[in-house]
Amino acid sequence: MAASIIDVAKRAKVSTATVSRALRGLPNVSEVTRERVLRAAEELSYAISPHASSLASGRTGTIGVVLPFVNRWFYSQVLSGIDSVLRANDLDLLLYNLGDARVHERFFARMPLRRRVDALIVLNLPLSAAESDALVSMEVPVAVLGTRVPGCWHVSIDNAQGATTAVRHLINLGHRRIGMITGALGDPRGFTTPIVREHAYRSVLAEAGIPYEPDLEAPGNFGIEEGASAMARLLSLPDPPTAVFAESDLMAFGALRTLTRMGLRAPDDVSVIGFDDHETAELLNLTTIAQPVTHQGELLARQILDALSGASEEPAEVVVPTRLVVRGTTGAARVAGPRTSRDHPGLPDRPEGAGHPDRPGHPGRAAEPPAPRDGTAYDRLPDQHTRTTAR
Amino acid sequence: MAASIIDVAKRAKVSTATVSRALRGLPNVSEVTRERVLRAAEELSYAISPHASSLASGRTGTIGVVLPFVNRWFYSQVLSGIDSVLRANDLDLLLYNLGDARVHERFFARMPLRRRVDALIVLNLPLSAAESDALVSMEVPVAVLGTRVPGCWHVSIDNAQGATTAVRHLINLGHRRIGMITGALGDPRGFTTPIVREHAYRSVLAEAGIPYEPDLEAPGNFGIEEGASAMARLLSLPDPPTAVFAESDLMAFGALRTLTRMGLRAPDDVSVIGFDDHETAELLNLTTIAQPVTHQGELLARQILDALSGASEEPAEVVVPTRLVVRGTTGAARVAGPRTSRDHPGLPDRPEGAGHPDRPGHPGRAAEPPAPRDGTAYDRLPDQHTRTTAR
DNA sequence: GGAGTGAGTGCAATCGTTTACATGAAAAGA
DNA sequence: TCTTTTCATGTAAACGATTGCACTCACTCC
Repeated sequence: MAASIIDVAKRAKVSTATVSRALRGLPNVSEVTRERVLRAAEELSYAISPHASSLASGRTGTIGVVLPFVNRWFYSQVLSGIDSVLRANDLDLLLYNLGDARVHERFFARMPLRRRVDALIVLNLPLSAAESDALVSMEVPVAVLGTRVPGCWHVSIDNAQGATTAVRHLINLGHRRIGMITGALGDPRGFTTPIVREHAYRSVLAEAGIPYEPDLEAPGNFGIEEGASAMARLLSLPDPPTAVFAESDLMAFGALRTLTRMGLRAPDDVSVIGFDDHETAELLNLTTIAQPVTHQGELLARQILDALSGASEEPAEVVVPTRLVVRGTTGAARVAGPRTSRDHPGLPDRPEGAGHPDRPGHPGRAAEPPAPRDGTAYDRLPDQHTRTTAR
Repeated sequence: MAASIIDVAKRAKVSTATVSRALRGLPNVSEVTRERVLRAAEELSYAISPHASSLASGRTGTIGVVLPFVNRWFYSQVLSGIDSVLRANDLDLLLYNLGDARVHERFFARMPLRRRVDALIVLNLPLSAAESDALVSMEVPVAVLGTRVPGCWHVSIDNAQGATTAVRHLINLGHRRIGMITGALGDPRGFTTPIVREHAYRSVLAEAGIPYEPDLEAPGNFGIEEGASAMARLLSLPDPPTAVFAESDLMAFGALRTLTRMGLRAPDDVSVIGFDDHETAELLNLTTIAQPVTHQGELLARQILDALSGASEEPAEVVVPTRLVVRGTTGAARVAGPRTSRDHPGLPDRPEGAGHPDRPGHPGRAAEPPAPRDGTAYDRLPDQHTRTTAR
């Protein structure tokens, strides 16, 4: 049916070995022969059989990407970063979306990517020791986002620092009762990110001399709905928090929705800070901890490129910084009770009912008004902002 | 290194042919032999070489998915639907993210998926005739979302109907000056969806006896920022629209942001309706045209399954319905000028400054309050809601 | 008892490349 | 002129499965 390398060889009157060399641009082929082969291949509209090639060479030209949820903003963003780098280097991307726990188990039980990919990129998966072993036993380079796995390349943000910054921000605004909407803490698979962030939350409280109250932590599982319920739960406490740290923007969105539905406002009644700098965070004017999402994907792919080219022997680790983006949902704490004046000195009192603080007083202006007060949201961090540790 | 089928054959004291048959569950292998082979494979922790298998059998067990932007909500959602079905059928998913026009061209010039996949799923790509031909010339089943391509399987929503419903909704609320924020109309690649929707917009206006004004159309390119700018442009017209149809929720979000920043409100000053029912649409209380996104992905994957199994000869076409979801950003039109009372009879006047219409009057209530008035947002349509056309 | 049936198995060709090694010719060095 | 290098090319053995065909039994049926 389709032309094979033999047909090309015949047409160019050379051996298949020469065709193979010519087509792959290997050095020892004379210019005139190469031309002839190229033309023959063109005329037959020849396309190489990737499988035969892989079988013979042992290389697949394919990178496996394993992640828990393609349809979540964060992962699709990272995926996009990975893709751009792989695509530029002519590598294919085989996607493994783990979804629920059953698929996860099946994946590690059968290792369907074995012999199928040249390298693996694993995003934010909770890995048991056995599972980590299974990964390295594939004997291909593995780059992991979020979790640290011995023998694997590694990219992550400094979760402890990010969470610390978030909680300190609230404390500096005068808040003392600070709630936290946590991620999948209870997940039997044990994602590590929520654990680290929760730990940072406690540490900062302790450091500030604020007693820890378990009731001020509500589980949110990273979704809007769960974030909304978590906020409802926090607000139903006898002594509700005046500020809340949600460890994802989506949960913060849910929290804001609950506030709105209860007739409360951020930051007048409750301050809310998120994590991620989701694409709609600016829209909702949410104060948050930004992380360079796409960039992390690019870094992972570059690590794999390095590993594949043998450029660097030992797996490296890269930690990218987070950044506090102050928008309109966090504000100074008030002394007590809702709707009274604030006690925090040095901050001007905002008139009641002024609505969103970023709404300028020029209704009807034609051009789009300037952006609200806002930390710069970066798309991509320059490389000197990343810290590389050889190990 | 890794065990091959020969090792297994030796250990089980059978031929490689029998191993192959036993492992794949083919019928004519005796139970006792099968057991022996399975045990041998287990003991050697044998894993089949997918490339050798593909080379010999001609099947790859891999489906290619080609889409323009993985990192956009819509596509990642569809992708997730595709993945769930493929995964359940043990098919791998090879992802091709086209991104910019350069990658797009390269893809069609080199057809890197040729011989690499058993079937192709193409999402919402603008295809020239030559490109459609290139797809079918791969001689594998192709399922296309959005665009209709001769000889290919097809899933889409009824864009004309969706857009018609949206514009009629605004007209029925009494609006006469209705703007539209369009998608990538100017894109040289020529996405068809925006064209169809824009056409529907004009038709409905004509039908209602409203003259068409080119200035009331502003290009938005499907992004939040562009949506925001488009809204700014519309509001800078001498006679701005009282209602706006944005053909994606993201653009509607941008539009809402511009309104807020200009001190205006939806629906009091301008009604806004979106398209998609994005995950944050409910959060922002956006009236929109909902489409079953994940479900479309599942349908595409099922079509491919049918095609592969030979269950149905001719490619089928499925059109899934859209649905108007009324939330809080559309309301009755007023006679003239902002901030005056409304002339639309039968609708109660809403007190000035009441804010979001879904905020109940029970601040401080402990449990989460009920959802706002809202058309049911479906996750998945039952099959009888879909219409199949054999061709 | 011979022919026919059918299940279980093995043989060996095949899929389409890559690549170690061999070959031969031309260029370089002595 | 006779080696020695270098360069371009060909030969053929992998790579690791699948599968059409032939074969061997053990049955069943006349």
